[in-house]
Amino acid sequence: MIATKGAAETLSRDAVIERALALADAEGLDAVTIRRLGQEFGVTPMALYWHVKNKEELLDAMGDRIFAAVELDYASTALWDEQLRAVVRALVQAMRAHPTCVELAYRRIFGSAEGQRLAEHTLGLLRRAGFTVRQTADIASHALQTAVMLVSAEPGAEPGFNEDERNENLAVKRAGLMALPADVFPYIREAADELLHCDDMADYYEFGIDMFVAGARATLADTA
Amino acid sequence: MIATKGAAETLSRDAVIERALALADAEGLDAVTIRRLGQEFGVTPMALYWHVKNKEELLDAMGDRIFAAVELDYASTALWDEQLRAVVRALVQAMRAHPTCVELAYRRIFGSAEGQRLAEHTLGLLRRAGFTVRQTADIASHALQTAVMLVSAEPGAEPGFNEDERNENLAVKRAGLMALPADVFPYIREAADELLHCDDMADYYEFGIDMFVAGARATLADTA
DNA sequence: ACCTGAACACCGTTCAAGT
DNA sequence: ACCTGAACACCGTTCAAGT
Repeated sequence: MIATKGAAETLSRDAVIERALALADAEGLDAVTIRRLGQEFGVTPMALYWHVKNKEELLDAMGDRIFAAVELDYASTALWDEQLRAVVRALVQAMRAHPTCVELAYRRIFGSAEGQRLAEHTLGLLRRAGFTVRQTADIASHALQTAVMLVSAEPGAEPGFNEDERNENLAVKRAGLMALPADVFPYIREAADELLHCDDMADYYEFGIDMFVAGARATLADTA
Repeated sequence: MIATKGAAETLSRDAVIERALALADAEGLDAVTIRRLGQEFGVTPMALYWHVKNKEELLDAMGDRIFAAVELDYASTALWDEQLRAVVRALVQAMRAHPTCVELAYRRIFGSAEGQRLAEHTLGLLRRAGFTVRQTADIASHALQTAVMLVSAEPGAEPGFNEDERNENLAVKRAGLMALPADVFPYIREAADELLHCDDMADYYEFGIDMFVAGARATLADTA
């Protein structure tokens, strides 16, 4: 049972979605079950079906919430590559709030209102930059996928563990890599720490986003 | 029940893993359950536990299989960017054989023998190209993630559906996009076909890989 | 060495019934 | 309008028992 903040919440569609997100954050997406959510609200599992059609619809709604939190200056007049960078930054920022749920968001771009708005904006800025329709579709998809992959690959932060357990987990992985023979795997051993850990998350994300935008810029240069 | 090719296979660790991959290809990863695999072999679910420790170990073994199929010229003397391209190409090729299982492979790089070999190779070529250890770790991770995202985002090819159902599915999605108001969503409507479908898969993958490598190249140029 | 039967603690979901 | 009870068809896994 997740820490109940304040009084026992009353059941409602919004409350269910919010609790589901909190549960995913705390214990992983697998912990989000209809029966468990019933427990959280002190109610029969079947009670949830009044507020939510079924589990799939609940997961979709969770994905929509993530897009709804995207904050982007749609009126920006910056150059196209700066605008593309801003799109990925905004996606990453929204997804980091619920890292275990990125895959849910991924499939809801065209299904959610905010996702549609974001997609339209991104496709537009790419088309006006001079990309073909085909390139535009691919790059826009890659932008979303890049955000998904950066967040879901974020080293550490596995749910369902406290900090001690996470450190223990990391130490085990590190030991596993360092146990490899030094003559055959010098590079893995050299990079072990950097592969498993990252002490500046801001740098991690900026580096990933920079590389993506640089790739897009190079593609445009090659085409023109 | 998946089409039983030839006689009823005898139970063995290898047979279980292979059947699990075939099942995932045909009906998705969710269809892979211990009980279902028991059915496939005409055997009690518990019989599988003799050949496989538990479900997690089975999933890990499936991931290892994917890496084991990676074909790469480890002795290549090409320039670093061409070698990096070859790494992603090889990963994509191996993963396309079992597209629903890419996430299983993803977490097995450092756990499987072939994954370790591939990681060492990739880290080495990046280090010798002049990247820092931090950059090397990030770019190598991105290489794997790029392959994962290209394959898992491959338009169409959702399992558990025959071709008619997939076309129907596509038509529904297309109709959904074309139903958006033309004045607010001109770019989504323009790109609808390209967003949902791709008639040249080779181009799709080459474009994605090119963009990734171009990003890495630009990063090195900026650093130097 | 390899497989089975029974059992346990879980899932999502339906449907009639209660208030 | 909103919730419950009972039931169904699923999961993964353990453990003693069979051959």
